[in-house]
Amino acid sequence: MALQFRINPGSSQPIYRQIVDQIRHSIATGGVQPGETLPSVRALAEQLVINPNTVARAYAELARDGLVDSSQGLGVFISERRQLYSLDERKRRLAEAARLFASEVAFLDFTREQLLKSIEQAIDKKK
Amino acid sequence: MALQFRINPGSSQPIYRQIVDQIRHSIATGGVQPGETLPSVRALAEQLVINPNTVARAYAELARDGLVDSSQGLGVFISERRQLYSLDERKRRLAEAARLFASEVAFLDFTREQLLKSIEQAIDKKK
Amino acid sequence: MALQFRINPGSSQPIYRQIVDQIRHSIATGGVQPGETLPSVRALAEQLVINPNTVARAYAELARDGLVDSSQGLGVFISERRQLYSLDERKRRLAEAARLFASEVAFLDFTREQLLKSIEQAIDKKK
Amino acid sequence: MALQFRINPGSSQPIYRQIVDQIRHSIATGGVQPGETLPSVRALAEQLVINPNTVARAYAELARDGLVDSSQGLGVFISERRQLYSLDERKRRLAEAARLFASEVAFLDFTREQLLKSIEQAIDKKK
DNA sequence: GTGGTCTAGACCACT
DNA sequence: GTGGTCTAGACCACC
Repeated sequence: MALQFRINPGSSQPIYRQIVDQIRHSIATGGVQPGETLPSVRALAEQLVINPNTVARAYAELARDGLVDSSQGLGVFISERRQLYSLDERKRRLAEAARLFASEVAFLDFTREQLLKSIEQAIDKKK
Repeated sequence: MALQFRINPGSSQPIYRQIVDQIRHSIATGGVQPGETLPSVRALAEQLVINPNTVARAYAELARDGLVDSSQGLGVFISERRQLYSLDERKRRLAEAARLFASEVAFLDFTREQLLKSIEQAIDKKK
Repeated sequence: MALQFRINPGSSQPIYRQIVDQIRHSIATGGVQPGETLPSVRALAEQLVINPNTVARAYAELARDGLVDSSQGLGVFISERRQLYSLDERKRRLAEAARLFASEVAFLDFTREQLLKSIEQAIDKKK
Repeated sequence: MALQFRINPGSSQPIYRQIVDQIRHSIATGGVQPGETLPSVRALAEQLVINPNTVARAYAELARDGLVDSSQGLGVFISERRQLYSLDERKRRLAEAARLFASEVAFLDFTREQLLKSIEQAIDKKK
């Protein structure tokens, strides 16, 4: 099951961000392969019952990052894989995200094990 | 290393949040102790070359979370530790922070083990 | 009587607090229900002839207490009831509110019974 | 024991306000009688280990409200009792204070009995 | 259109 | 001097 979208309108994360994340994740995990086409803007908008502009916005962000290519009349497809960030940059981003997490939860009085378990659950939910 | 601020105005994270984050970090690591005073609103604003209102906003945020107490004419102080939130609310916040982390790193192509290790390191730095 | 605002600019209570207070009151009395939207920041600011920032501040306060949820582009909504604070914190807040009341009325020369009766009436109005 | 001051520097209420309240209360309950003198500004400041300006400020407020009179070289003394507010005004203030209390605690999930008990305790503490 | 952030600058309350 | 509030007006992100 290549691309299944799950949108949570109540989330603090904007809808277009959720779409971007899910597509990025599918690309990263090989769920979709270079050359495959994405659903059309209008089709996906109808499927998710959201505004087409929101889908277009998500696709534009992916195109900006070089993850998809779009050509008039043909649709949007996954571009050849290229790693956008250097390993150092990726490590830096990971460390920053981890630091932010630790800082957010530092005052919630949970044990190290509880924190790690919550991370595992969050990772698994995205799979 | 008591309180060293580094602000990135171009970041997607608002400036006042960056300040909140760094002070929380200092409290968590014991860099500042209950009873100590923070730099005055105006002094920190001048130091960081930002508007005093932005600093005031950060301090207000910390006060609302019970991390600092402020009194007019005297300044802002690190307050005694106390748990403000219900267990449900703390669980909610933990899950939200974990979700955010997972979404931030989803496309960085790290393994589950690498992600967990980065979290462990970030937690340990606080201890 | 869904949401009627009355602002007293000369009051010792800041305007944003007056707004917070009146919305809390409406929520407590059931005047507004979860899911309902509040007036937009700009609309309410115009209606009350105050600065939009002041309204935004009031809404931010309510959001931090979990009473409303806001999402960009959509507006601000009354959220589902949930208990944010720990029992200790709630006790602390109750004691503080009672202390404030006692200090406000201490010099009004009412008997203990009269004071208690006024509280009873105020509580019952919320029910 | 006519006038015993108890100051809480950590309170959100300013020190000068605490002094004003305690003197007002003593006047209201007959703890001090018209004609009695208050401690001098400097004496009270020394006793409470606070800034003389703070005491002066409190006395100024009481004088403004007509509760004390001060004359150069003689000191500050309790003025002849006169009710500053009409009964209606006092009732209005009481109702307003009660309404504020009810609004503050509406979301803390306490029973009517718990609320009333907290008020009783707060009143008793002031006695 | 919506809310969120930031600046500049003012005024007030408090010590 | 300290923090707290408010205004005016700008720019951004999102739908």
